[in-house]
Amino acid sequence: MTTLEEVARHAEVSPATASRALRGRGRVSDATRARVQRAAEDLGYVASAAASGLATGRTRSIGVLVPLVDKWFFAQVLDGIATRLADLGYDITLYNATDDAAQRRRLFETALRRGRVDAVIILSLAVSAEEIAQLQALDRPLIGLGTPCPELATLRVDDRAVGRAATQHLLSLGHRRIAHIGRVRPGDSGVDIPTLRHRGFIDELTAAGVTSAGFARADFTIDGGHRAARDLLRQPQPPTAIFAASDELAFGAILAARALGLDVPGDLSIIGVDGHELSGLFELTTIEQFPRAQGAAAAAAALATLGEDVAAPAASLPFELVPRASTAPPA
Amino acid sequence: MTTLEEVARHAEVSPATASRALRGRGRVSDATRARVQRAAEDLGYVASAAASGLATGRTRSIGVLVPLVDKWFFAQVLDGIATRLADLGYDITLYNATDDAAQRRRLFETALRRGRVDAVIILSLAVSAEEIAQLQALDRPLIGLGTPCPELATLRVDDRAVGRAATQHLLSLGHRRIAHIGRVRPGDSGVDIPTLRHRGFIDELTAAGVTSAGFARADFTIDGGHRAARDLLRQPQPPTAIFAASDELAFGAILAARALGLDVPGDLSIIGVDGHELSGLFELTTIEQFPRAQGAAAAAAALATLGEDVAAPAASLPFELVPRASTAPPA
DNA sequence: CTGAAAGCGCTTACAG
DNA sequence: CTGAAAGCGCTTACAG
Repeated sequence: MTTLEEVARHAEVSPATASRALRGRGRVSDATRARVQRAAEDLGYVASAAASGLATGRTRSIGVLVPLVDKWFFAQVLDGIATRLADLGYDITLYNATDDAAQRRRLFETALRRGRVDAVIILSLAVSAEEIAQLQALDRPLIGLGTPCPELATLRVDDRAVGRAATQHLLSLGHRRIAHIGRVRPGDSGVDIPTLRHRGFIDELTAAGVTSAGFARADFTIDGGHRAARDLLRQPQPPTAIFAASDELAFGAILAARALGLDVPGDLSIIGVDGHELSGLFELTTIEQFPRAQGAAAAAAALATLGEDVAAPAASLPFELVPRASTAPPA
Repeated sequence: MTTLEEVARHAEVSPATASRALRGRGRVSDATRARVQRAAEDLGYVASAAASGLATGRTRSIGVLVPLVDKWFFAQVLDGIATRLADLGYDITLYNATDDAAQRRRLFETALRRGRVDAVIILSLAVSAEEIAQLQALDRPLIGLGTPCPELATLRVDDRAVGRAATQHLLSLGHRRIAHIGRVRPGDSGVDIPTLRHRGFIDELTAAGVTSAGFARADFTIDGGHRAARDLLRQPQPPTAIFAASDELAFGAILAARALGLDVPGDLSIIGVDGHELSGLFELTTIEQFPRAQGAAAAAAALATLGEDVAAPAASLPFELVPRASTAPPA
């Protein structure tokens, strides 16, 4: 790898001047700047990350803490982050937060503390109080994306409004027996996403003077949705519509309905949340939340905090109802 | 952040000795080693990546070059890589290879050359000749995973054998009118995955003395599979079985069959390749290829090349036929 | 076994 | 506008 010193020699200046010319800081005459740039290009010079990191204290890398299980969603988000960062010449260091306690401890106690990143983006991850403290001890900007952590500056969708919008959609189609599949965290202060979606559901039913046709708790997987829907549909007075708190739950609900011989949407309307890549395939009405844009927003927030010339995004992220064939008026 | 100097002061030794004690290199008395380790722990010391990188020339980070579009597959692979690397205290730097020409050039000409990584894993990516040259110029170990590049040491599944196994499965059920959905790269030297799967298909039909019931070229998406299957099924003598070169193609084929009023597997058997996370949901018979294990293998290969005490994996990766309800004897 | 010193490749006040 | 020098925080021959 070429060093700055070689570039300087070729351009017949000191390394100091070469550095200034390349970074565009401090006064350098146009002529020398051009000479240095030419030399750098000819030699294919790129400054060593370690050396300039050590000298400046800046790494030009952003850490992204992800639970790699959330496949489709996080791939989208990551793509959005990567694209936004690449524009400004930042790299991504990926930290995989698993459930394995030992691996996780090493992550928070060691990996993150090597000083490899200028800021950390935390993706939709439940982080313990101790882990939050460890993150804060890094003394670097932290950006949450959909994390249920009041301590973190978090970009989020208004999930209570999402719950309202989904429920409103079913009500406006004429449904009066509406059930919900999701999760509730008791005593939550208004940061847990499933809880907020459930509250929106209740809000809207209450406003419409309609009683809930049931709530089934489920793991946020297709299988979880399947089980929950089956339970709801086997009740004496089954719902005519289900609001599932995620698309995967909704996929499971669709399959459960089919397995019971029910037609969707003839016998049962189903709405999900996410805009999962397969929602089109399932003809699922859903609430799209633009994960790629979310990633770009998180990246922009991180960059803005680092003083880069980037507009900080709004803290509230957009969503949009996408009507498809899985919802219709009740029979 | 605590520095080595502070640790040394606390342990009442020189920074040199502190470094040796912590890294376990060179002679250090047990007593001092213990004192230093104690001090490091008390102070929460972790060596600065930039400083030790600059001093040793090693970053303890592995670059992973991914096409972030391949969602489910690459998430699995990445998880496998991350887990294997975390064991040895290596980090991941993620490089997103998009189709955007400018972004891509910046990636190969600048980002990768900052010297941030000790080795690069290239995931199932078609890389141009010039890009290969740029990778090689990095003078770092390169590990391909399923890349169609003869120039790269690449871990791969024997995809011709995969094609044979899939076809054999259909033949052994009694099918004689078997079609293939996939892609063929003319003149390929035996590295392009779809081409190899197609060759395996031909191999096995030839061995059985059976004529192909058709080949449909398709983009490797659900929609591509849908179109291709529709074309095949509208022929005067439609196939009774389809071997799709990927699970997503197979999902599309299943949907196309259903849309034409055909029963799977009653009227049409379908087999895919991948072990996609949704293959169970579709009851799809497929050839599982264990992407998480592939990631772990790629990581191990990289670490072994870097001299870490890790067994280098076999160059040929395993696969396994998973029979499900989408294949059955012809009616 | 331990320490002083040099060096990794940059950057940036400080002089001039 | 330009250069010499110091420093970023480690590591590692080299002496002792």
